[in-house]
Amino acid sequence: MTAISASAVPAAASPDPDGAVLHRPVIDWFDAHARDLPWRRPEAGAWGVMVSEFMLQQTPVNRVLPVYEQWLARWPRPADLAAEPPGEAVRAWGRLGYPRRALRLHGAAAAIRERHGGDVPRDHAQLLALPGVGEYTAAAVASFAYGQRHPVLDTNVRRVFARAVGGAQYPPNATTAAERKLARTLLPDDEPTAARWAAATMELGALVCTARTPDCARCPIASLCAWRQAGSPEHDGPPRRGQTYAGTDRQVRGKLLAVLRGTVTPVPQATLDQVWDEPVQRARALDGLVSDGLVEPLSGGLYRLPLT
DNA sequence: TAGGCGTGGCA
DNA sequence: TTGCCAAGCCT
Repeated sequence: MTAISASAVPAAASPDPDGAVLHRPVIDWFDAHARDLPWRRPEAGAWGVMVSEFMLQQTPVNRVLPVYEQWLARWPRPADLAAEPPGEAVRAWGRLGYPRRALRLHGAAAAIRERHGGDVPRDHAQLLALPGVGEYTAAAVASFAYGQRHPVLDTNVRRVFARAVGGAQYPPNATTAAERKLARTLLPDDEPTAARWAAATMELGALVCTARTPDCARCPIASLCAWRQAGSPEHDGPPRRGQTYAGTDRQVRGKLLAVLRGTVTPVPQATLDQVWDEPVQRARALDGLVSDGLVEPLSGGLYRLPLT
């Protein structure tokens, strides 16, 4: 079996320059093994897809599921969310993490109401212009909700391509132009197949071609995988970027916001002071939350989630 | 572009 | 136990 080459060989020299040999096995595998997730059901609609994409940014599926259901039940349309204060979005976000996403989702809902008549736009550029929507999310909504043909490059897809095509255990830390070019090259020509391919490659990365212990025995393209053919070499070079957390401002921000999420009553400074004993860092974290719009300072040293 | 930004499960 | 990791975005 021949590996799919990512190198810049002339098309005539490559047996499968567009990777078409990968499409059928990956999509067939997806048809047989895809998870039944609520945002994949037809009734989810574009808004359901968009909400799920915001929540799934850096947060695992299992933690998203209950919050997603509550969110859609409470705010079934963008205008429903836009009608409430941003602080309610932050409160409903719960412990999903990165609460700025809640603020941005609220802002996206407001923009959808104002600029798009309350309907999630279909156009990639219009999606990209919404707060909190980057290259990945715009492509994902356009592809999953509207069946369009866009390269969808998330961490799962990048890992699948790095292994199957690039022969490496992991993709680069930051997405490269070469990865974008490869994703465009591998994208099936017709819209419905391209949309299927996007979902299928993501699912393959999430369920089989996982970061730590890939289950190659269940992989539909194991025989084509460049990384396997190279003997599954371990990652070498600089260490992959890790994230520290304990003792950082992020941890303090999380504790402060948890207090404010727990009550609709404005909270005195003295109460917030109890979550962290180092005053300089504590003040810096609270200032950061205020400047991010996640916390609203009131007169008299009181704080609450933002009403505006 | 490198770093900041939450949270919790798992090996 | 302690890193590593999870459907990124923004500055």
